[in-house]
Order: sequence, then C-alpha cells, then structure tokens
Amino acid sequence: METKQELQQAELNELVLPELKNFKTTPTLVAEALRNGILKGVIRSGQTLRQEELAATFGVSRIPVREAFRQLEAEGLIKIYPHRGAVVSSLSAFEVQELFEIRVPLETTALRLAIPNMTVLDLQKAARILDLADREEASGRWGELNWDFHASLYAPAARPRLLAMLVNLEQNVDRYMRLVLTGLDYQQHSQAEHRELLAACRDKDIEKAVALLTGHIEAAGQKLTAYLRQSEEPKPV
Amino acid sequence: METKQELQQAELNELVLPELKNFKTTPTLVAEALRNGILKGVIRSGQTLRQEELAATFGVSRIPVREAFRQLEAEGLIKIYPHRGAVVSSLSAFEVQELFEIRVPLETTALRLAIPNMTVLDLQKAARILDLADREEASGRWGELNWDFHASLYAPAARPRLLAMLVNLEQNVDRYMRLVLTGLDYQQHSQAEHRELLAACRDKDIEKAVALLTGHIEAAGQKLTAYLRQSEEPKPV
DNA sequence: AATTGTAAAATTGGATACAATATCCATCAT
DNA sequence: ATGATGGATATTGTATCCAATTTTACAATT
Repeated sequence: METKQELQQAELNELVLPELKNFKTTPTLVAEALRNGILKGVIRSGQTLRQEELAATFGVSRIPVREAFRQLEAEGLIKIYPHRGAVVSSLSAFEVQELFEIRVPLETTALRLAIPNMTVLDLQKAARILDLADREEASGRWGELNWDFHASLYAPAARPRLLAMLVNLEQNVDRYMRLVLTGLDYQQHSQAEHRELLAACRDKDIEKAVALLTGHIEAAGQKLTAYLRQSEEPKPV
Repeated sequence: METKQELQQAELNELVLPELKNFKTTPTLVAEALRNGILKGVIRSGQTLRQEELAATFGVSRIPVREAFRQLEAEGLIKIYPHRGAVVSSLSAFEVQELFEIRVPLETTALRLAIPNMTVLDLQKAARILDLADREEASGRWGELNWDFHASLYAPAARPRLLAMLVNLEQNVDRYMRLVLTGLDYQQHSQAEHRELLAACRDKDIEKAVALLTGHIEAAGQKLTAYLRQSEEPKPV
C-alpha cells in the first residue's frame, strides 16, 4: 500500500518538476527573443545591445534584460564589456575552426550512442526531414532543416546534456554558416552526404557512419573557415 | 627627481589596484563566490539559495545576486525554479555518467592537439604537479592538483574554448568526485596512471596517450557512478 | 482526527527612480 | 594637428515599491 503511494509520488514529482521549469519568466523570454534575433541575423555580429533600448522595445525594465544578457553570455552568443555594453560576439576564422574541432568528437560520440537505439520510426523521421530539405533549397529554412536532420540522428542517444551542448555549438556557428549555405552546389553535395550517412545508420554500420559524419562536419568547417579567412584578409590600411 | 617619480608610480599603483578589482563587476564577484562555495562543498547539493540572505551576506542588493544566479544556471551548477528559488543542482548517477561520456572524447581531443605542441617546459611543469600531488595525498588539495595535471596536459593545445568546456565539465562532477577521491588507494592508482600518461606524452605517442587517458577517465567515471548508484539505492522513507 | 478551505506571511519577480561610475566625444588651448 | 579637459551619454548598482506566487498557519467542515 504505502510503497505504491510512494511510487506514485515519485512519478508525479518527476512529471511536475520539468513542468515547473516551463513556467517561463521574463528574463527567459527576453533571452529567447534576443537569441532568435541573433540566430536569424536580425541582430548582426558586433552590434552593441543597449539595455534601455531593448527594455523599451520589449516593454520591460532593464533588470530582466540584464539577466538575459548573463545567460546569453554564458552561451557564448554575446560578450559583456563592463561599463561599455554587450556586443554580439563575432568569431574569427580560428575560433570557428575550434568550434568545428569540438563538434567532430562530440557529434560522433552522440551518433555512436544513438545508432544502436535507432528505431525504424527514427530513421523514417530523418528521411522525411531530408525530403523536406530538398524542397526548401531556395529558402532560408534549409539551414534549419540541415540541423534538424543532424539532431534527429542524435536524439535516439538519449543524452540530454550532450545534445544541449551540440545545440549550443551549432547556434554559435549557425550565423556564419548561413553565408556558405547560400551556395546551391553545397546544399546538393551536403544532401547527398546526408543520404549516405542515413544509409549507414540504417545498416547499423557505426564505423562507416562515424567516418561519414566526421568528413561531413570537417568539410563544412573547412568551407566556412576558408570563407572567413578570405573575408578577414583585407586588412585595414 | 626619479625617486619622486617612483613614489608617484607607487602611489598610482595603489590607486590602480582597486581599479583592477573593479574590472570585475559585482555580479561576477558574487557568481565567483557562490561557485567557490559550491565547489568546495560549503554550499551543499540540493540546498536552496535565498536571494535576500545572500545579498545580505555579500553586502550587495538582490539584483547582482540574481544575475549571478543566471550565470551559474547556464554553467549547470544551480537550477532556478521560478518563484521558488534557486537550488544547487544535484546530479543523478546517470547524469554523472553522461558527463564522463562527454569528457572522454573532449579530453582526448584536447590531448591529441596538445601533444605535438608540448615543450620540455610543459612536460616538466606537468611532472612537477605530479610530485606535488604525491605530497598532498592527505589534504583536500589532491583533487585540485589532479585537475591541474590534466589541465597542464591540455594547455599546449591552445584551444581556449575547448579548455573552458573541459573546466566546466570538471567543475560539475568535482563535488561528487571528492567523495571517491578520499580513498588513498585510488589516489595512488591514479597517480601511477598519470605517470604512464605523462611518459606517453614525452614519447609523443599520441595513440598510447589517448588510450591511457580514455581508460583513466572511464575508470574514474565507473568508480563514481558505482558509488552514486549505491548511495541512491536507499530510498527516502 | 483527518481533510479541506482560507487567510496571512514569506519569497521571488519586476518596475521605477536615483546615485555613482566609467566611457565617449566634442571642444578648447597649445 | 595634437593632447587635455569637461560635459554628455551609457552602464552599473542600490533602494523602494508593488504584484505574483508559494508556503505556512490556522480555522472550518466532515
């Protein structure tokens, strides 16, 4: 009797706790708005974020804005310079390269853990995303679907913390990646690699899948860093 | 003349010192204090952090405390429950295992990148830390030196972002690791593994070093999760 | 006696106002 | 033109107030 009640209590608690987290407070909402703005390119790299201005546009006071700043800084999206303001962090070619160097071992780890857990449904979902991406080549949504595909492969790993880190890393390079993604040839090449990768997952061939994923991420990194390096070349005076 | 100037310099330096301290803003200082408190075990897992109480003890207002909360939450050290307060996050055995699963690929990546860059000085420094750790077996400082050794191996990689991620991961498991580190047999075993690892680095044998490091981290993870699992067994009345 | 309902206290969330400090920028003298 | 100076601007931090929510305590009902 009592044990049953205790079990129910434990179950309910686990259901309620994440629910409480979902109560979004103003700082969280502001942080989400700013994050979206940064990721969608509405707020550009290097732009300074003025507390009062943002507070006015969001219709809130400065306090939630400042708390949002702290959160975004911890995520690496902005950088707070004391008494000078917060600026959207801009990454150098070297820093982008470092992020890709981190992504390779982390994403392959996620994939390794995921493949044994992949169900037919998981594979179907990933395939559906790829088909969707084919039809969205022109629009800006392709980049989003690109990540959705990757995320759908890692989800079966059931490692929330690892996935959160990957999402964060992706967000940090996403703004820059858009510059490269515009090329249609890259999209088609990437889609082909995705299909190869998905096939390897379907065959449960972990080593092949990992090798493909490694090459895929490294290629994207090379493309992006090359682009950034040439953009950085023209030195002022 | 010169003495006068030197005196002025000294005076100016004394004026500048508090200025340098001001480089860190109050929320950052509060965050550091809380982080230290959590890492050193002064603030225990599950404990709720009351804004007003902390503001009073630090002699500041609630606002910097709240900003510090946001920062620490992003680091994973605390969790903010809206309207209910912030609590020091406690990790389950599964969550600790996930963190170790992440550490392995990341730390080995750092090591791979570091070994080619290691100078004789780097190796000497690492060896010195090991010798120091031998003499600090009893004290609580051993855990600190344990990480210092690892960090000294990764530093030559010159990947600031990667190192920051590793520091954060280490901080998250550190509190729990202390429970295991108390065993003297573990310390001696760990030290032996460290010396093997250092030797491999000295030989620039990347694959051997990576294999040793992988085993070393996985063993620590196994030890800790096993401990936590048995601690979690006894269910609270 | 146990459960339910309600009111009050405590705590957090947020806004406004104000003081202090640092930075930026235009002006001025050399 | 160059560098210093002072004010404008922006950020930081604090205090005070009120709203919202949670928790606690107490009363009421069954």
